[in-house]
Amino acid sequence: MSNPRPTLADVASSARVSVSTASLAFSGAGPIAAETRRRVLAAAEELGYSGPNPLGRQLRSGRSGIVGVIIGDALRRSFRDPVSVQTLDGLVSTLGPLGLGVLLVPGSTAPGAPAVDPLVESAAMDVAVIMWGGSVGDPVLAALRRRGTPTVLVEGAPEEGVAAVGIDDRAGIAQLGRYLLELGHERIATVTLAFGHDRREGLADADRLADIEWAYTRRRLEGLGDAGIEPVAIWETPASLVEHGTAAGRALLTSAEPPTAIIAQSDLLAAGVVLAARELGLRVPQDVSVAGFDGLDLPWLAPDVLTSVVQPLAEKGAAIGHAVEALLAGTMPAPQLLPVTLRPGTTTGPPPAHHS
Amino acid sequence: MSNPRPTLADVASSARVSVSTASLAFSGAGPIAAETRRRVLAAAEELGYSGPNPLGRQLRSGRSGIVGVIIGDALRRSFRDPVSVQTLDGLVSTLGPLGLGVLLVPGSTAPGAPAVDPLVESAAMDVAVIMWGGSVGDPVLAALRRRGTPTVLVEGAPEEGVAAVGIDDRAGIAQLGRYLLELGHERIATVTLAFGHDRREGLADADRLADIEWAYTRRRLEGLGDAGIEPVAIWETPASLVEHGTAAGRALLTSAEPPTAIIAQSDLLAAGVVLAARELGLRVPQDVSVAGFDGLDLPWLAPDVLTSVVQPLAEKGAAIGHAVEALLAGTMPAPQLLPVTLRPGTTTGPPPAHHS
DNA sequence: GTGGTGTGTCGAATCGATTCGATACCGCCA
DNA sequence: TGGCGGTATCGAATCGATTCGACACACCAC
Repeated sequence: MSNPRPTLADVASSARVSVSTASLAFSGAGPIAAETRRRVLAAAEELGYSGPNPLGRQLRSGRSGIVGVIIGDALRRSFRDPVSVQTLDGLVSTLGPLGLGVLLVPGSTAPGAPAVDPLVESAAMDVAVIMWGGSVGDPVLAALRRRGTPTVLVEGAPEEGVAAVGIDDRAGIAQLGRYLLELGHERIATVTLAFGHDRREGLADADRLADIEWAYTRRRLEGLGDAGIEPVAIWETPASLVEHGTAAGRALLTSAEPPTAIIAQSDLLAAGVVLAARELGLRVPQDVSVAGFDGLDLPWLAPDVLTSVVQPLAEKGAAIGHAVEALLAGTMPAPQLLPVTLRPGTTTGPPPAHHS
Repeated sequence: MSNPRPTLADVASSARVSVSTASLAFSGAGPIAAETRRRVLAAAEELGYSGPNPLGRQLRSGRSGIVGVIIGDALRRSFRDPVSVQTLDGLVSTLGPLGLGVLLVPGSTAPGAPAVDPLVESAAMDVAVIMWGGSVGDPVLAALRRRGTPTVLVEGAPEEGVAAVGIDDRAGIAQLGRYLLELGHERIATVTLAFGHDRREGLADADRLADIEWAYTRRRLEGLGDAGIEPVAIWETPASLVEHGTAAGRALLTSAEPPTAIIAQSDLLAAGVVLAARELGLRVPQDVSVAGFDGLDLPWLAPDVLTSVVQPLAEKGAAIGHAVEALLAGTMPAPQLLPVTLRPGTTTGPPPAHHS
């Protein structure tokens, strides 16, 4: 009864046509008489045949229709971050209509381990997207190169033979920095994203600053320099999460000479800093200014609205999608650097008077 | 130079062995002389051959190693919800070690449209997981049935021939309801998840209550009934998001006879209600009690800790993973109903005295 | 010396489709 | 009536691997 699923050959013989004709009936690629087509479809219906087996089709065409998205080491970490999620959403929305599916691929197996997830080595994918720009000598990128899988690198450092999409975060941070300088701030601290795989938490010293693995973390610190800001303190966090921002805020705001402004490298971190300030009885922005990055909508921070640098997340996802499309067409798309815009909110203002 | 990628046949002829022997060298399934194996691998290295093409392998084995996860209509909606994300994380963690990849599949193409995303019809997947239990007569489920794809239904209504995994939310809500009754509450309102695809927002009347599409939404309302609670108001929200909770809170708490306790069917909604209460100058829990569902960790709600029903998200993901594994092995796993536990927090207390 | 056991290698079939080139048939026009 | 063009169909090759059965050879024991 429920024998092995029927194949195109079964349908063909049942409809008394050849396999090639039956194939035509489904794909529509080629001339076929309406009557023949009807007969084939009827036979298919009869046998419970539900369309050509994708595996056979894929082998023939050499295409799987799958885009592998390599997310950070831990899925949880990536997905608790609205930035990844919204970008991914934009990507899926662009890829869907092209008939492409998104395969989630963990990066490395264990956190910090140099090993690469087996899926990177062996999953069928036409194109790969590395969501958080690999560090230099990224083993994942190396593996993809070896396999010859065309790759899109998001927010990474430019790399030969790899498509690049990212936002102009360096310029955005610089713009934000200048905004704070104009307000009169002189003691500015920053809360940064992880420097590398080890994901340490705490103040970063010179040693630590010397080797930052993640390209985007470095770029953003350089953005501060572009604005002429020498941070009075740099606090490194293991991930972009509210609780880490709170920890950073507590530490920075209770230090001997607290900053008058804090630039957090993500909105979640900034929100954490605001919460820490509230908890310490400090008024924002009268006692301390706080700014973030990403331009997320954080309704629970009400009545405050974060001063932030807005990045176009959906557009970024779409841009990645177009890069994928180009790679599939066999061309190397030009690197994309999407613009960001400063969004002043209620969390920044002039520094307290007794500090000037 | 960079001709079409080399195939196993190329490697074999270069190493002067047969294709079958070359295959053995890679798969290790069968006896092979160490020396031969070395020669084959050397030839592969030489030619830049990076392991067997997954497409060929898949066709032969009939397996793609891919688990399709059908997420709600919009990826964004699903993923802004930490519950989905953490469950997905648990699932990926379980599937990864089995060598299985997760393919994200949008449900229906357009919101509210009856059409099914083409990927559901044609993507190569060994098993499908429907993340938010389909409604009755779900076209996605029908399509999967037709294709003969084994399916796991999460939080759905029991269905013939489909594996089921879910939490015991009905019992959890009942337990929470009794807890509030014991505290002395008599006027209890509830904020519920969407009733169906149309995603209306506002008070639900009898008509509306008559046909609830989503099985889990219905179960939770029944849980209230089990506790003997007849809600004084039922507010329906389009999605489980903080802002919808806030809107619900504002409406319920400014009504003529406001409830003394509000049970929200998710923590995000509950958090929104708490924020609305704060905004209206009401103290929680002195003026109004608020409880949620899910047991999320919401650091930004500090100093409040939500009273909530904790569901084991990672375990749920793992349970789905095991169901998938069972289906792949050809057996139908028994339905799983994971237990939940009440976690009293700081947002519930006795009702205000002048109401008793 | 013969039979049996194992090991290593190979050829050919197979998985399920797509697609190219060949063929058959029809009608139309010169 | 012969030739030409177009349509519909078919047969066979192809995609890149896995796997089964056959075969060759060496070694050991009787």
